[in-house]
Amino acid sequence: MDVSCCPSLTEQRVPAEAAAVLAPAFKALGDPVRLQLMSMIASAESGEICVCDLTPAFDLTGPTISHHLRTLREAGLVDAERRGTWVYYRARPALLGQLAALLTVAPEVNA
Amino acid sequence: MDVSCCPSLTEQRVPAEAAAVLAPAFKALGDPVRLQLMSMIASAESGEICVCDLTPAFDLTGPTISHHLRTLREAGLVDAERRGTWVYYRARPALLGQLAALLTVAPEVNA
DNA sequence: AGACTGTCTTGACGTCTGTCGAAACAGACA
DNA sequence: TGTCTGTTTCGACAGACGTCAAGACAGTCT
Repeated sequence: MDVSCCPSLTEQRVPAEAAAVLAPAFKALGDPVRLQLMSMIASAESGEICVCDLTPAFDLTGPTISHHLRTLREAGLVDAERRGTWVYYRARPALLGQLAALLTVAPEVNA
Repeated sequence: MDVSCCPSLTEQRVPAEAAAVLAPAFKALGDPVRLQLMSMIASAESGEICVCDLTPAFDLTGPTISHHLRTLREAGLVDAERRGTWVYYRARPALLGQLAALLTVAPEVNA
């Protein structure tokens, strides 16, 4: 399912099918906790981060963090992998880049 | 309130205050109808578009479209202005650009 | 094997969201 | 001034969402 990846929001109307695919990703980012989780995962130096490093960063219970992580996972924004005792999360740059491209205000279009 | 505007998600963790400001904007974009509305507004040739052109593009009642437009307005993504009989909506590129910057996957960082 | 730790799933609860119909408001035209 | 069209607000309803406590599952260590 390859939604049109490149044109910016400001260039042409987003087709309904693309909107249906992309909107859930924006929605997943639409919670302050998930936005921070996403950035913690995406900015992890080793490319991945342990849930055990994520959970204590918030005043929320483990299950709640787990729930948010699942939302991010289902939106296609992150990937999870269990390795021994801990579960590691990694960002999926592709979709992130697609969202960014969509939002990018035409770089050279005020000409 | 000027949230840190430039660093990407992938560069450093989004601070809680920034997340609190930015997440509502993502949330506003997190509905297929609003995403399409946003793109129709942002891609309007004259820079603005009449509600009367927006409403018939969806299988939804006027009040529902109005509700979504209000959400976009309250998120700071669009501006409305009444001129005579019709109301015109215009995009606010600043916030859009901020969101794009946040999402942009480090352009030259695979070096 | 048994106990322990870390993570996820389930079930529940109150709140928010998307939608509509009906009504209110703003401006134009006769 | 009165009526008509376009837009928003109000009230209501079903469904989704964020959160937690309790329980289930996975893996490790003794």
